[in-house]
Amino acid sequence: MSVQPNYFEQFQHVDIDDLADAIGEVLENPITIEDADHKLIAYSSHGESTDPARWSTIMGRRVPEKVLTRLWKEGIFQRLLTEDRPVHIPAFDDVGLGKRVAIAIRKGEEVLGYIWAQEVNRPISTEDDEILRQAARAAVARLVQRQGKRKAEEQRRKDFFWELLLGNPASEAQIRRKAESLHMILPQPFQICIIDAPNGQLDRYFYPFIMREKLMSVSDGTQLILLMGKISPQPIDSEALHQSTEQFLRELLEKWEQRGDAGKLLAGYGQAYSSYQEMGRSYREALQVIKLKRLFEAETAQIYGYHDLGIYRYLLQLKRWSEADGYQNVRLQRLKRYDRDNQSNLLETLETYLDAAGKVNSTAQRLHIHINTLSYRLRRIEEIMQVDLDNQNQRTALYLDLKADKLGKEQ
Amino acid sequence: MSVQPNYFEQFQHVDIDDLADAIGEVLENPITIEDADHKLIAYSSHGESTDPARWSTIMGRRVPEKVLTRLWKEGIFQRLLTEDRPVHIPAFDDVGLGKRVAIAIRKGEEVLGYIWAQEVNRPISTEDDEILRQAARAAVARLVQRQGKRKAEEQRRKDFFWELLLGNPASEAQIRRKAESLHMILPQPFQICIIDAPNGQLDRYFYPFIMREKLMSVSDGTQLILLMGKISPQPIDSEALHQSTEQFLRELLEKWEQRGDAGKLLAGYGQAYSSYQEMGRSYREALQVIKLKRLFEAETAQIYGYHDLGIYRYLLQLKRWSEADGYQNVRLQRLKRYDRDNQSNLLETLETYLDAAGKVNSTAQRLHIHINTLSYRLRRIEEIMQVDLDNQNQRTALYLDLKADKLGKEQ
DNA sequence: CTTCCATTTGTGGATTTTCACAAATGACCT
DNA sequence: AGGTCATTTGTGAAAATCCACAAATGGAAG
Repeated sequence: MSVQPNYFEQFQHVDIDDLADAIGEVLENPITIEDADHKLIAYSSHGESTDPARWSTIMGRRVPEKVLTRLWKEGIFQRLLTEDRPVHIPAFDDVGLGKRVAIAIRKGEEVLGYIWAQEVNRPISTEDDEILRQAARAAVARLVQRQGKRKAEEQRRKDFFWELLLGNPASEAQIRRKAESLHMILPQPFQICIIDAPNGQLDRYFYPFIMREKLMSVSDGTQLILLMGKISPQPIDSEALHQSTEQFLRELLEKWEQRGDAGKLLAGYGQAYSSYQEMGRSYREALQVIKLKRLFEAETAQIYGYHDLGIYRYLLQLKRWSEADGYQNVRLQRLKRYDRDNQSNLLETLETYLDAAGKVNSTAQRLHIHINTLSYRLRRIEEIMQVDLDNQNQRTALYLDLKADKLGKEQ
Repeated sequence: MSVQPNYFEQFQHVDIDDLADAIGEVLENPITIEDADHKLIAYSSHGESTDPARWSTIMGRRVPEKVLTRLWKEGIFQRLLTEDRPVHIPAFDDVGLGKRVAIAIRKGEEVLGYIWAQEVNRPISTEDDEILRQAARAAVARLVQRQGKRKAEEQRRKDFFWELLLGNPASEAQIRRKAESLHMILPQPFQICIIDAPNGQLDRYFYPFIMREKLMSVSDGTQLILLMGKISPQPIDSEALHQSTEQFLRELLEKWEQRGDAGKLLAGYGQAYSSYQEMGRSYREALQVIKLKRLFEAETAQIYGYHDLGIYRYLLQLKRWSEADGYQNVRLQRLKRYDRDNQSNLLETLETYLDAAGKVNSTAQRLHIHINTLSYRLRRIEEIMQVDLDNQNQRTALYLDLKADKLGKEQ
């Protein structure tokens, strides 16, 4: 059975439930229409044959959480959000989800919602794809209308988020009230995460990830700022939050690597706080991480959290102090002079050794030299610098000055 | 042969050379009179029997350097400066010094010069002591006169030194001119060393040391400030200067320990500079060392030079910065909480381990625990703090935060 | 009282580090 | 060419570290 083009156009100005019924009649299967947040908008009323997933969706006026997470995990939503065509979905019996076909309702790039067609009375073939496409097109107008209000509120939410990020003259109670009035559920504890992409198109690319985590987000063009936190029944502690953020970033970066299109993706997050007055602080911390990851690319490659910055949290400041009072590490300069005079590279040896936390084996491996060569060089370094590498104080100061010195060159 | 009291009084207003002759006649031996700086003032003219040391002294109008250093080393001057009686000195043939007796010429506490009586024609016994005592008393007036001019200049030198220490609006050339006009030989390179004694009597105590090194010095009551440097023909480098200062302080502190009278002696020195405009800087650095030695008594016990401060150079500022920022090392706090909750002392274990530069053996010894206990504790620490002690960055940051945290408690 | 659990200490073997000594290399100087 | 010197690599033995497993201890909870 085929349908002439623009068949569903007649439903444009009718109730959206009627549109669902019309699609259902054509495809001879139960239909569900949801918005972008998976809230139920409409469903076809004919026929009782349905699966637990659809049943729960209708009863709860929203797609059940476990079904959603399953679909995210299977990559279904990723496809729906990026592909224009209907997506054919196998059954996932463990979450009560029967076989079905879905298509995103989009206006331009933006996804407004989804149409779900269950395959229960008859299979839905690729020949039906065009029908779903037309149905999606017909649904746009209604969803746009609906979206209008939500968008306005969303904009106000984002403005509020920026307010929290940039300044914080408001009291904790005021913040809570305003959040409530905007239907915004603030997680506790939370942390700010920044994703910095070289090209400007980060919004579209990361949309699936953000959707999946239902994160509050704003973007200033090059940086995407996320409010990380879990709005789960049982509250999680900061440690767990850190780990979940790490996990999130790992997946995101992995995906980015797979694309491998262009440039380096930088990401960082601030510490976890429970008071919303500290959102600005977490934001500034995340910014600091991004800044330091640019300055110490190799050293901070595995670092994303402000609390994991270690000495790099201090280095800029240390460098500034040292410059302000004209301090120079004389020993370091002696070594550098020696390197210059003898075309050697003891500085690199020293740095590698310190980076390796004094493990001679791994140092030698990294430098591709014999272990005895390393030990000889270290002895020379101790002689030239008049330093005792077994003295933790001297060693630490050396490590700091060395890294700070590197910074000078790179700036 | 004995002499009536005040025998030498008649020589009070006569030429000091006549006094020397008179003493020589009474003791039947060659006499030499020197000022506090060992410059020759007078000598008896009878009899040719003398030793190379006296001969050189008369010819050079000053006691030869090698004789002086030998006498300092043997502790002769130390005795002369502290004892009121004549000191009987054995022969030191290797520097051409025959057997002799010497006495300090003093006015109150201050030593103005020395009378030397060689023992060549007849031995000088303790019975002659009174003669020398009287002779010394008779010499005072002449030396005071002589000293008058020198003291005035010395005072102007000290004023100039303070000027250099505290401010430096003058140009290098101006400084040199003024130093020259005050007959002051400025060493190059130099460094400022401060000795801080709890009681006020440091001047007298350290006088021998300062005299020996011929150092420029001023005191502000509790602190003795020294200009360290060698005015040797061939210039020495900063490295050698550091070592000589270390050596100087080691000896001085050892002497102080031996006395063991009261309180702790603090000493520190700034970096070596060649430009006199930087004298203030070296002074401030030395002050900083003293300050930090008070704050980190155990940790900086072996540190005297500013260039050896290591992380302690940063720590105060770092601490202040972190506080201003409201930063807290969450991991450290977790460990402290654990210690509180379980009456354990993992923090001490961690600190000792870090101080020992990660050597398990010496850590276990210092803590008096089995090495496996240590390894177990370290594993627990890594678990509790969620830290990787093999990661140099984390480890260093931990070390810094831990020491800074300690500071907080002590202040 | 027993049981549980964190902690401490002991044992033994694999691995790594440290150190001393020797030989080879190669740059630089005479 | 020969010699000097810093550097690299090799060998081997002693010392230190790491790791897994087991047993003892001792306090807290049931």
